[in-house]
Amino acid sequence: MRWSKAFIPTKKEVPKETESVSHRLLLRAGLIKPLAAGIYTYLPLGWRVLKKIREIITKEMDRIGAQELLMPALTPSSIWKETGRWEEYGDEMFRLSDRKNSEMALAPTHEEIITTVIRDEIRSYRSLPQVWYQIQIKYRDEIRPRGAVLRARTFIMKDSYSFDRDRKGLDKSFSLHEEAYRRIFSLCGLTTTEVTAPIDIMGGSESKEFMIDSPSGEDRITVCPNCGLASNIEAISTLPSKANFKDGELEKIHTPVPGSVNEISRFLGLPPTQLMKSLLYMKDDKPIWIVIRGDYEINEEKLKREFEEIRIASEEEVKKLVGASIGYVSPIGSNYPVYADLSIKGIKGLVSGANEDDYHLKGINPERDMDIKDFVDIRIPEKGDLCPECHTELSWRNVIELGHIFKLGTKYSSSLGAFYLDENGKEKPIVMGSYGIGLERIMAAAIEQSHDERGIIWPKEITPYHLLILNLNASDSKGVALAEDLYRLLGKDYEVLYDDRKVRAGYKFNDADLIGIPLQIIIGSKGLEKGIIEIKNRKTGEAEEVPQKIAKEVVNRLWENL
RNA sequence: CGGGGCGUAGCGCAGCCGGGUUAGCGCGCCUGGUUCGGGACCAGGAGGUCGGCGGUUCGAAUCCGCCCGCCCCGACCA
Repeated sequence: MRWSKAFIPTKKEVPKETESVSHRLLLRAGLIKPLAAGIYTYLPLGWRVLKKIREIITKEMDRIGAQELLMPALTPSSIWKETGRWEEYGDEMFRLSDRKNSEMALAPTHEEIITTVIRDEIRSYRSLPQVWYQIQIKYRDEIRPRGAVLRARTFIMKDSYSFDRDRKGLDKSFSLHEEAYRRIFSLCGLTTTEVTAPIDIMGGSESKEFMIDSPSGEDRITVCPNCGLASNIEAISTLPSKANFKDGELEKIHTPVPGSVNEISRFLGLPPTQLMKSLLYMKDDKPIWIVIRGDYEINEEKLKREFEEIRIASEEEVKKLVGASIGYVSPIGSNYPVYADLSIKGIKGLVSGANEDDYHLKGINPERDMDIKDFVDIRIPEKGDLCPECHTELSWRNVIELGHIFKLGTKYSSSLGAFYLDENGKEKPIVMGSYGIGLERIMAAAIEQSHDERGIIWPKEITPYHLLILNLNASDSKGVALAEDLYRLLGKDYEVLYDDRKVRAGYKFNDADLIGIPLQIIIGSKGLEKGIIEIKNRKTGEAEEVPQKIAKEVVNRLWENL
């Protein structure tokens, strides 16, 4: 491709508030163009990258015996109502109606649709297993799109679905996908971390995410430096960091400051860890106590999972039921049931409210002083927490989720009636798995992982072009002749972008570094006289001076070694 | 949904507080010339419903109200 004819709208400036590296570089290098919040056009250069990623994925999916198909993005509401996700998905589903006023949705995912395909067509154990996949645009009305394509409202997803006779079959399909995903990300030039993941709206049992480190990532994972246990923080029950205080007698102390953990801890000169937060909740309209160590916060989701219908008591309720203000209360001397977070277990010498305004109790020994009904895990993990397996302090990383694989089980096959007949003529629900990869996220992650202050440095596997020929002086006829020759010669084996524009050298160098083609072939008048060209490695910045005649051999060698 | 920022030429921004000629600047674009190995320079030129609607006023980019859109943080969610 000649740059003079190509549409590559590079930019010197992008809005200053675009934060993430990939967001800025995707815009500056002319890979994407925003249409609306979270909706992007993929410009020619960006689309070339996505097509490369698509090819890699297709090849690896085919390798594990998956078959490609394509389902419609426009779907009737009836099918979502059968599984309950018409309601469950909420505002995140784009909804519309057709001319007859039938409700429709733009599919955010395709479990329902694919399950109807198999339920109508496959009735025998002899036809299983099956693995089907598609690469297609998904529609999700995200609460807050961000980081350009990192969380978009329309995005390209490879989604595959496995159909097996039993759990054992599912395990096989799942591990085939694990293998395929490992190969895909590695073939895209990326280093991923595999973590256990939460289950949430997809349903099912086991799930695993493929993550890549990035400060722009929205997800956080913990990795144990000792035993290697890796998990999304939403899917792990960590152990609280260690705390040990001197046991003592209960004693009332005057604390004439606001009753927040920070204020009390500063006033008493004690670490927040030594405080016990006492919170009054209403479960089924009856008060219960929840206590947690002062340096932790409650995870409302976990709380709901543990107690179902529960809400925090209002200020007035606390005053009425306990006789003191929020911040000065505790279960000690109160008869309501007490549930303690695991962070409270085994520690003594704590401080909490005295159930009297402006007073606290010190020397609290929870297991001595309170009638604890149960210990529960309801806190948000914090840095410093320990590995539940080997008790080592976990390390925390910010990551981008690139892929997610689920063992769904029979949730969708049962509710949609996808059954098969086994060897004994007995009807059984098909056991399913579902597996997804975000293509744009791979593109963005590659940029996040590989760039410098001058621009993108593409991994060779997904670079939009292999080689960039820079003819520095487009009006020097000797240089043009040489560039044209090389363009033809190298074009036989490589995808070549040829910068033939009549602009100054500096301009070309800057654009070249910005769009990040891994090898730059530089033709300038200086070298022409000596019969040499330069071949520069974008990543290392090293330039090799090469006699024109052996240019191709050197390119071959450098390309191999990239 | 809460908090913050923003919306003025294709892109990036100033002007707005204290309303008043023809709304500026940089980049980009067009024409001509000089330059030519890391985003050149000179001269000339094209390009604007100042996000929208309404109000105040002799007069609104500027003040007031409502709405729309974009970015960032959080909540939320995959």
